[in-house]
Amino acid sequence: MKQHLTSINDIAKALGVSASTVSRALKDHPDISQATRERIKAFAEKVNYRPNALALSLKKQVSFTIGIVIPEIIHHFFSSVISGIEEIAYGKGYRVMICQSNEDAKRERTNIQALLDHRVDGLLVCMSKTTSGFSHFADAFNNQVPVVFFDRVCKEIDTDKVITDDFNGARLITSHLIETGCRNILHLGTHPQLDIGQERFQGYLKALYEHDIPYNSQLAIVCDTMDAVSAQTELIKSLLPQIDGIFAVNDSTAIAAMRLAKSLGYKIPENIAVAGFGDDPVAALVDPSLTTAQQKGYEMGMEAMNLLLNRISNPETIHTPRIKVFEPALRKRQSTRF
Amino acid sequence: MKQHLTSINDIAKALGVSASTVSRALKDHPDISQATRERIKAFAEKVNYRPNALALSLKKQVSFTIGIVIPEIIHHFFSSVISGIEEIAYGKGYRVMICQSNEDAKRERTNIQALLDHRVDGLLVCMSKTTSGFSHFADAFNNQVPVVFFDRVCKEIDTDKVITDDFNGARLITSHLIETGCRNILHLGTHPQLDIGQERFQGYLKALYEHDIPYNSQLAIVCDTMDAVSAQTELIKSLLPQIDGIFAVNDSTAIAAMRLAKSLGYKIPENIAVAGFGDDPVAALVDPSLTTAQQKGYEMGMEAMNLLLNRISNPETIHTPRIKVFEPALRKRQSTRF
DNA sequence: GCTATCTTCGCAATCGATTGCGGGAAAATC
DNA sequence: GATTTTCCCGCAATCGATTGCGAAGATAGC
Repeated sequence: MKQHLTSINDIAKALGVSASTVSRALKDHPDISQATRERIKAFAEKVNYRPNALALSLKKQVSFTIGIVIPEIIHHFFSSVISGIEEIAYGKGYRVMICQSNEDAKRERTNIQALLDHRVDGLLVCMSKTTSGFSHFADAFNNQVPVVFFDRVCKEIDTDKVITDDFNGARLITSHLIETGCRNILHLGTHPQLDIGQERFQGYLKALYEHDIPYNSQLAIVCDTMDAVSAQTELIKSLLPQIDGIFAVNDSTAIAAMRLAKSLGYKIPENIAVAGFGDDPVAALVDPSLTTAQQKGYEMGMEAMNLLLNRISNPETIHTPRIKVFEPALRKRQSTRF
Repeated sequence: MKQHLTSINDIAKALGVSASTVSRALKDHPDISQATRERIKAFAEKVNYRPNALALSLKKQVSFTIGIVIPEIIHHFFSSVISGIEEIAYGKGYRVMICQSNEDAKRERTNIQALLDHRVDGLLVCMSKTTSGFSHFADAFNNQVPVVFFDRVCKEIDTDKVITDDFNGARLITSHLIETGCRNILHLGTHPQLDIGQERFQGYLKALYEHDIPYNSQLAIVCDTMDAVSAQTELIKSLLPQIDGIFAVNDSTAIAAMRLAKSLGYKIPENIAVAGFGDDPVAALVDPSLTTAQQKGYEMGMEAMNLLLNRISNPETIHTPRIKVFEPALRKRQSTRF
């Protein structure tokens, strides 16, 4: 920004009028005569004048920028949420600033602070796995900067949220496994403190209960990434002989587990049926293709942005928090039986 | 941004001093007595004062924001580039504004314009497939806003570029196919106007030439997405009997082609060896896993950001354009023979 | 006691754009 | 010809922060 893009003052000086006249002429204010108006407009066109968005934001106290905080952009789900957000934002003339927390609570805080420093008009947040406090969200909220959470939400803040019905999704998946013949289903889940993981685990339990299958706590282990599967290969190996199904908390974990089982000679889904969660594009491409629950990232992004826009446009209104729940659809594929 | 976060003037009024005193006190200017300095600092701390980044940018003519324009964030390669960019940017106190062109030249133009309006300090761009002119890049460049291209670069603009050695990557892949026994290699490529696709096609040709294999133009077709494979199923089917290898311009096309061949009873890699380009995470997960050329998105992002920072920090210097070429590494997997 | 020096702080301009208010000149009215 | 109205446009403040310059008040020096 070393440059000096032509400002309204430059035009004023060049044409021997005042800056206010230029400003008014450019927006067809009736106070300006047609002659000068056309003269100014022509000149502005010629020098390719563009208003300084920074100055406008400062003056108008509205930045038309919204901040997004996500764990990692690299994950398909998050990048599709961003696409959904951007699609709506773009149409309404908003820009987005995206920050990654990398699942680090401290970085999440500094990101939020930086976005507030930039005077974003609102925030869209998916919490990191390690976030415990929530004062940074409260800060924003108290400063009249609307916040909408998506996917991993903050219970303590009373605002709009866009989530997947993790409980029912997991119940759906697990029921499907059971109804296609599984009785001993291994659950690869997250650490208990992660709400989403808890919900999915509860859905798993619920499905077992509904089908009169006793819960075997040895069949629920913490293992929610490909690396975790590698790290716990021996444990999983030792469990494989006694199971006939696997429900993993996400697709990549499911795929890793499936590969492991396959490599040991188990037939998928004949010996062991496998299901994931999320419907990552990989799920359709692996062999056998993976049964999973479809999470609608793009739509969730659009919905979150719409909720945020609603709050931004009606700052005076007292908003009763809306919780938008997206029901995941079962995507039956070849990794489970029929 | 309806709120009024406490400004330097609020502090000044509350403490009965001038705004300039507050400003100086907060940055330990020697002109301010220790007493008032501490009083101001304590108060600022109490009300959680944070300088308005917008006002600072306007005053200092430096926004510490850089603009990124990419085709689609959803693609793994692009999101890893963004992660690389962000990693460097974050460390240097820069924020990023990300815009997607969705492969639309017009949207790319408006995105660039919007970023310039926001007075970004620099631009990192990967062109859309449909971009033909380049005046929008020239605009930025002429206004002293540094631009660095990555992956899909603009030849006409004389600036730094970060690219993959597509030619050699394709040659490497094709040679590998040939050296493991393939003689009739189908090439699934892009439209000829896309430089990257051209480079890869030329690499393919070069490898054939180096191994004394005549080029059969019937074996080079335009087909660079999964959908394109579906659309051209019949054509590809008709070619399969006469080929023993496939080199696709990207991994997802390779995977789609591989699935098609598999479904028709061809054994991979025994009957037909398959290779892609890019090393998308899926490549390692499909069955058989896909041989491909690794494109280092994260590193390319870091490099692009570093080049841009160099230009931003030395605006007066006359920079001789640097072209940073990343050599893709061959990732041998199960879809090709040994 | 008077001048010189230093400490400490405020005024005002600036970045770019907006906007209420007021004022000068031309046109209209009596 | 004097007054009122209308038309055009500029002044100045504002948004938040910075900074050169100048100016009080305190202290020091003689």
